[in-house]
Amino acid sequence: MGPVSYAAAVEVVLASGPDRAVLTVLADDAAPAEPVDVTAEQLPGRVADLEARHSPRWVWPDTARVYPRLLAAGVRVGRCHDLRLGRAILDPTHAAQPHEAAHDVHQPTLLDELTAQLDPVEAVAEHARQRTAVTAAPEPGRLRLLLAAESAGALTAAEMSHDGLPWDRNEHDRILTGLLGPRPQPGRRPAVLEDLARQIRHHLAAASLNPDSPAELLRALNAAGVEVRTTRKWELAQIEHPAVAPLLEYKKLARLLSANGWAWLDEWVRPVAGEQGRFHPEYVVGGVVTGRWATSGGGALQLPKQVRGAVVADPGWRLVVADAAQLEPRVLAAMAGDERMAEAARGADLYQGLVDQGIVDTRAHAKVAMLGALYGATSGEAGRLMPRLLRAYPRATGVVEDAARAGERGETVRTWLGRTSPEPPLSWRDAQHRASAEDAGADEVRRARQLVRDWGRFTRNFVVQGTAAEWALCWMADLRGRLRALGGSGTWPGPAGPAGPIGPIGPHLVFFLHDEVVVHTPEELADDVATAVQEAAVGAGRLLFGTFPAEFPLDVAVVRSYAEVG
DNA sequence: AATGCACGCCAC
DNA sequence: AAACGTGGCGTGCATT
Repeated sequence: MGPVSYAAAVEVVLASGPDRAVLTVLADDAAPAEPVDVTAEQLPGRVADLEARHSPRWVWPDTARVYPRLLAAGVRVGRCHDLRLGRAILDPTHAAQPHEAAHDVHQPTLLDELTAQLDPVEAVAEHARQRTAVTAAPEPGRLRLLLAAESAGALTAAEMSHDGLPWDRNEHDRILTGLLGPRPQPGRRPAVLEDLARQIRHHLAAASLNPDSPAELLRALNAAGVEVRTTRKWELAQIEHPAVAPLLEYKKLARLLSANGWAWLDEWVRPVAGEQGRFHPEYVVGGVVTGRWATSGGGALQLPKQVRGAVVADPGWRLVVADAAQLEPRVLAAMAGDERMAEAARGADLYQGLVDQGIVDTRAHAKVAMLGALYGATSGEAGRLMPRLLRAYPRATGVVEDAARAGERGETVRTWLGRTSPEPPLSWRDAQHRASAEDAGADEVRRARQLVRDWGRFTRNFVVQGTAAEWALCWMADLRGRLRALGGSGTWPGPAGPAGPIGPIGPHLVFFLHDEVVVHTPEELADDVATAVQEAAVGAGRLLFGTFPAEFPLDVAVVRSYAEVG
């Protein structure tokens, strides 16, 4: 078989045959070309060749299964359409779960993993079905953008997982040792924790107390006359007792040790060279109902501020850290077309803007009120302040109030680009049904009302959190393109290379968390990267909201260590 | 010994 | 100060 050559190729469907990968080239205004079989060994080279000559959109069943293999072979692509993610958005109730094929009875072969076991004819047909579904949708343009952004996210996620977050293992050890004392033998408490435990036992007169056991701790506290119902830190913090201070300190440090201690470092940070390592979380694109990413492995969704000092750029490199300021309220103003709230958001600090418009008296109140509106607060300070927003910004708050009412009725809601919220579970409908029966008990009625309010808060937040996730996807996709233009698509020699860190030779994304990105870049390009991050944010705002005057300011920092931020 | 759940805390 | 959305995950403890 000679090299594939199609002047007008725009899309290549990658699927699996009986013992081969199958490439089907779809050219503009032409029937699908004859499928081309390639072996697993040939595939990366063939993909690289087509990518270099045609920059096609790769259409494949599951980026999370296909792309890591290509990345391992040193091959990167510009764009793709992920059929699994596309199906999940277009048909949420019938979407396949990720990695479904992994549960097949037979052992997956390398080719299975490369192509996720979707027959080429079926893959082409599914692709056509998805295109048709988009065209028939009420807002095809928005949906097309969402699918493109989701797939770009899938590429970015795989690349970030592959490249890893730069991690200084010695610095992490210094942080731990400074707070906990030297690394103890396995199964032993570090010295500082042991000392705190001794103090706690002394003050509670409980000689054998294990402070790690909530049940024992609660009993010991009550026996010592401390009237708490739980051992949560906020409840303990209100108590005046000599045991409280060491106990709170113990909880903080015990958490650090168990979540991001030496065991975590051993398990999750892969050594690269010298002190340098890489943390390789797995991002799960679309893993959250709202469209946010989830992660699995190493707790990447919750890297505590305490250990961020261990995130350190390689020598001669920098981290460009950027986060979108008050993203969700800004997204709400834009999707609602609320000019007055957008005006309050004109400056760098939206919350101060609310104060300046006379809605609330302090920035802290503005934040509490706004988050209360987004989350559906009903009590406390947030519940008291939120009505002011209803009066001041009826359009913006109307969007979340309407979403809440729809959820309370058991209806689905949609994000700006068209991601649909899930249906309430059957148990929810059952509860409503039972509560409306004539012989319904008071408990049943109360419980059903509770469930109604809960689901309303979910759909309320869904529209904003989901649209913010869409903005972030577009931001990242735009940024990825700009970084590639700055030289981020080449890689070091690879695993077989003689020395030096393995990874992209130019600026590349290394971390993403809802409204924040980190780029690892050669020092001399850091300013260009900072500019690219800003331009990408402007681009994302335009993509989603066109000419509506919404601003999405960023906090951007060029640093050696993640701890220098915030 | 393996599994599932509740708790509690971290992140945005 | 606590209740007000989305998650991951380690630990203790009960169940199987």
